[in-house]
Amino acid sequence: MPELPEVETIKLGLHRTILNQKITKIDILLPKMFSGDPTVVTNATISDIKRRGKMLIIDVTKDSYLYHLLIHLKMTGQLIFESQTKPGFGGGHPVPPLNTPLPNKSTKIIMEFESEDKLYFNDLRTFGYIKLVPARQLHENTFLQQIGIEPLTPEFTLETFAKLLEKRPKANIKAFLLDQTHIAGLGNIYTDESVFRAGILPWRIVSSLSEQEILLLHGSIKDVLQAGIELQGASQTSYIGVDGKKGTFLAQAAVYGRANLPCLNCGQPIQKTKWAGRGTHYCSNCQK
DNA sequence: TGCCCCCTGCAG
DNA sequence: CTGCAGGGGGCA
Repeated sequence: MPELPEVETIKLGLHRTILNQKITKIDILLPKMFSGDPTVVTNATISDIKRRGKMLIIDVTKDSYLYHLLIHLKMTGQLIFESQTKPGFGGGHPVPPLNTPLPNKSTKIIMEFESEDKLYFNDLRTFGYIKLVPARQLHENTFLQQIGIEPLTPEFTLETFAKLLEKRPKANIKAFLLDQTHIAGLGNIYTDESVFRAGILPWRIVSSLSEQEILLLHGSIKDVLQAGIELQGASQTSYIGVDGKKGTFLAQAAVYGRANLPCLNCGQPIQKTKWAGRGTHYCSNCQK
């Protein structure tokens, strides 16, 4: 699923399309994917769109009360905007790269706006969700409670990163980076890319990292995520933006999805194995 | 900290 | 047909 750069791209897309729009209707086609009182959403207005790690937070205001729509896309969630009037957003026509009009088989929740624009929440594997919570109950959300630092903020300094690592000296670096309670937003793709760029093998034990390696890794995490955002995300299988377009980060990826292909740095074949429960790509020559 | 699980579809 | 896929919750 979408990792930080994909969710950030969607957030920016939603800013351009649904901010300040009034919701007139919500259709929940798969009840398990929505929790909370859906009647609250009707006639509410989108007042802000934010991101925390891989979680999207859409503020909706109704009768001067504030609520949050917590949206997690998990592995295959998509948010696709469709407009009859705004150019470049479908309008009853198939949105590339989809080859069927919306709604399609994966569509699970549909939001309609006063403008007659629509937002489709598609999710093939149905792991994603929308949770509606009143503002005063936001702090009760355990996922948001436990989530770690935002890696693209000024607070994510080298010193902060080093201190986080000190708290889990025995973990391997891949599992550490995937753990959302330490750093928010890294997933399988950007983790593999980050450790590659830093020249570190994914199963290295945290306490074995040198100061120089920590410095390199800190920089590569930020660089990789920033590149992901600039290229509008990584479209391995199902990720698309609000405009229906794929991201192009994977064309630039050094290891992810490149098993058996020559390393861009040294030419040796990229290896793929399983680590921390996930497919893990690396170069046994460039990473130590 | 490491598995199994939630699902569906597609590559090998 | 089996295994695998951008996640993460729940369970030893």
